[in-house]
Amino acid sequence: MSSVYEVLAERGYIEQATHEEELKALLEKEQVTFYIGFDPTADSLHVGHFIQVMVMMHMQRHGHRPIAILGGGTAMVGDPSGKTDMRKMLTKEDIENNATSFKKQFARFIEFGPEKALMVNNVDWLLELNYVDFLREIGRHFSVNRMLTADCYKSRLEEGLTFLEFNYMIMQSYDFLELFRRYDCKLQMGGSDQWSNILGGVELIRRVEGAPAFGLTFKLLTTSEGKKMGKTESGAIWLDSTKTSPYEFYQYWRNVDDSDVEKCLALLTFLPMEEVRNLGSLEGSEINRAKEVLAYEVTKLVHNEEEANNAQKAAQALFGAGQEEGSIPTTEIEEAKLDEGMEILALLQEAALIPSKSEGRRLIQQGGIYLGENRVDDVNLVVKKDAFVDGKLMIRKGKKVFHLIKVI
RNA sequence: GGAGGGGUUCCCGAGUUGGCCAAAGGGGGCAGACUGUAAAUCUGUUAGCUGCGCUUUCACAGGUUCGAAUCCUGUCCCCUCCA
Repeated sequence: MSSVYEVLAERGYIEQATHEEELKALLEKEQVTFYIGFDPTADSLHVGHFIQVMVMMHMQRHGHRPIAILGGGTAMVGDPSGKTDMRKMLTKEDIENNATSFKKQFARFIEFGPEKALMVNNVDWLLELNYVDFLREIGRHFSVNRMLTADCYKSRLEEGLTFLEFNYMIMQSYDFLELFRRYDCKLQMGGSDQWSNILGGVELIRRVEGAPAFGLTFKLLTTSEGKKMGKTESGAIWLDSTKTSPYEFYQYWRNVDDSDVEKCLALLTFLPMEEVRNLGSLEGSEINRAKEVLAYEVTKLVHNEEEANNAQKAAQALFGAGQEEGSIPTTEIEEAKLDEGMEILALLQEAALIPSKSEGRRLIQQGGIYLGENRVDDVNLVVKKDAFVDGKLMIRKGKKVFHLIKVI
């Protein structure tokens, strides 16, 4: 089996590594315990986290031991890296709830167990730190001069950076040291925006313990234009199916830019690279096939095979010629509501297709709403029961957003 | 603590001789055309509502005025320089 490092490099995860040759050798020679930190700042992981989870899975498959750190302690401070604004402070309760959700999600991807993988929360050691002791033991190893030159603080030095956030790097560095001491964790990985924070830990361990420690960052998931992926107008793409339905999730990947397909296949699926390259090299409309594979595979990984099938069927039915089936987003309406007829705007709102009636008017005026195959041209249209076939009505918004209304 | 600058609609950023400002311009989003459920391009649109009109917006709370994002007072926050 080829080494993980090569696999990760070939698939395009790796951005930067400390002591590259040494690290490569280490990964081939022994089981390495490594960690990636996740700050529980939301109640679900999103696609950006998923890349990191993929890396953990690759590492685990190659026999290494991942530690997923829930940043319950660090989330109390907030990472300023690359942010222009200060994060709003989360309450302790929120952070705990979020951490619980994260835990459940991790368990779907990584096999935990003393020798397999660990999940720990850094509140366990961060909260009980004594300020003065901490400064004397750890703080003395950090040069403010150096910290200020770190890239991640750049924008914040113009906008304003509080001492609270400035400490984030030190806390994260300390995490690494703590994990090194407790679990012999020698490697920290993270998104490329974490480079400075990771370096801090690597240097701290080398200085305090006189032992080798390593850092490795991977590319952030960005589009070919450098924009962050995994975001839509309605927010992030979540891994939680109640926040982003498997159908929506599938559609997101089905619609990536041509130029991003190969990258996504490499980073977000376990398909052999040969196949990834083949799919990625398809030209013209052929590349739609690659997008289908991408969407299917990622949905299967994140949700499950059944959801992936349902989403795929739904998409093929809606965009192709098939029979309606699979998991099309659906809203149920009580029959009684339709006796009098329902205003189209109210109906759209009920289905959450529009955030406001003004938006709905605009859409209709611009010809963006269809009932079945018919474009709606009257803002005041009243939808009655006769618009439904077998108790169902397909509403389409624009070209790609389908929503089924069912009468109950 | 002192001096100066600033907080504008999703974001950036105009606007401060008071009315013509729901607020220029750009970005982003949405829709239309063209397509391959792509990109690029072009067009329209982008506070809410019981839409020909009304209501709430320009950090917050008051005030002056027929009328304020624009003037005054106080409060909060940010930046720069000084201590």
